[in-house]
Amino acid sequence: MREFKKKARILLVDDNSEHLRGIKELITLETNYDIVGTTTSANIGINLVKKYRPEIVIMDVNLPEKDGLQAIQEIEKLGLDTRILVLSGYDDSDLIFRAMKIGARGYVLKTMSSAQLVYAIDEILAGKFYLPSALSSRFFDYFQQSFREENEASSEENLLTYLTSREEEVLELLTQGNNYKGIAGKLFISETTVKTHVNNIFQKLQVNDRTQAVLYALNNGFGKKVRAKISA
Amino acid sequence: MREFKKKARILLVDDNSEHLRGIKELITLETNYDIVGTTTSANIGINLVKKYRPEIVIMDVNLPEKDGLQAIQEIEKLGLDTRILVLSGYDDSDLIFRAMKIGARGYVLKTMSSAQLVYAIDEILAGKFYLPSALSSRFFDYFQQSFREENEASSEENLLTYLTSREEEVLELLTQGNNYKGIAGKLFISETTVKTHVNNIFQKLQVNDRTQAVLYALNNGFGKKVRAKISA
DNA sequence: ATTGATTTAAATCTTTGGATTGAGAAAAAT
DNA sequence: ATTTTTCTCAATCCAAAGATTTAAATCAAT
Repeated sequence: MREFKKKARILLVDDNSEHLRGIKELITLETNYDIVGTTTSANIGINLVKKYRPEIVIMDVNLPEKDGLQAIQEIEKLGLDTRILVLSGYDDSDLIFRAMKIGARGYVLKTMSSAQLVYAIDEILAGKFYLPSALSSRFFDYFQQSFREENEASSEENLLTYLTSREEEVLELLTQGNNYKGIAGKLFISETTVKTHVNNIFQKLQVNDRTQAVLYALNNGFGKKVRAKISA
Repeated sequence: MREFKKKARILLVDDNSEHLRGIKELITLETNYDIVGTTTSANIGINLVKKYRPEIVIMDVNLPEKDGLQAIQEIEKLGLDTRILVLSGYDDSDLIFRAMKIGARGYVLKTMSSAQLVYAIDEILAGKFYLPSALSSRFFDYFQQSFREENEASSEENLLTYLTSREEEVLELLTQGNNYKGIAGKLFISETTVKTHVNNIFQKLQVNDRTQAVLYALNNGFGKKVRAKISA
């Protein structure tokens, strides 16, 4: 199977040089892929990506000098079609989630079998994403958890529903940082009218000032936008 | 294999009664699971969930009266350990994403093989999540896309980095809707000092008032919190 | 030791924001 | 047809916010 695939170039980044050698050997022996470089430094790794533009980077996430996640983000920022497979010693949900969030195409543990690593590489080369079953479950648990509060909150009574359409327009402009003059200008109404609307908004949202009104709006799904509360 | 599993109870919700019968027959013949009910109505389905508390609900998402997603959300709100497997005619990324977001444990297409449906049920009963490979890729593409803008934005020059630690504390309190007096009280400093800090914050963030400062903070990942911009 | 940044504070002044009352016109609902 | 919302506007009035200047104490760094 694998012998018939086109030669893909792979870059290895891992601070453990022993592990680095092990993986290099594994890939050289068991696959037809090219290892275009190996390094224990995230920064050197980023430069090697720029230089060789490998199809895949296998990246350890706990590196000494620079955080592996940060390195992933910088590689993603280059806008190449280099795909990143995270290799980690930790099956921490938050780590998995953050890695996938910033653009990793897969995440495997260092304790996995060599066959699984090769499978992950093949899947990613085929344009897919790869998470082992256990990590996939962790990811989705975390993913759903991060939306749980939000879903519950939005199911509560939302004071925004009491606003008239005009008041919604005014609030929309408030959430864009406009003052009375700005809103009046944009809606072609007088400043005092805007004041009236804003005061009515305060009443309905049970807040004391524009900042609180804006915060209420943003935290309660105003403008058909929903925001997830996810610790970074 | 399946014959040794404990009998799980399954509820089917699908507006197409032919399809309903087909799946019922499939599950009855090929598995050891119990079909505790079938219905073409989302509302009846929700009531059946309350009554029978099935291990799994297989739910069509395009129902006539009530939106399938809404039905999922209502079932999730019950807080039971009923798991939902979405059955859909559409492999739309947004639909998959939203279904998983609100609590679905799996998503399979109506065009799939019967073996795949049984596999999905088994995986979900085992506490896992199940997305077929193609849908998994769609999900992750959409997932990463929803964070893309945010990552790019936060990789720009972030004016928040110019703030001193004290200014960050003040800004934090501003983002909670406090006025000068409130901030002064919470930080045990005078109101005029708060004004000084706030004015410095305005300078550094290049804004004109507290609302704009708060908006800048929230949109630039202030307070180690990141907010995803995901259309609901 | 001296520079530079940070935190604290006050005084002053201008502008903006917020509360309240009253009221006319138009649109929607009953 | 007539209530009821909604949208509009004005005039106050007071409180809060924002701009500006000046300055002392603390702390970190060279």
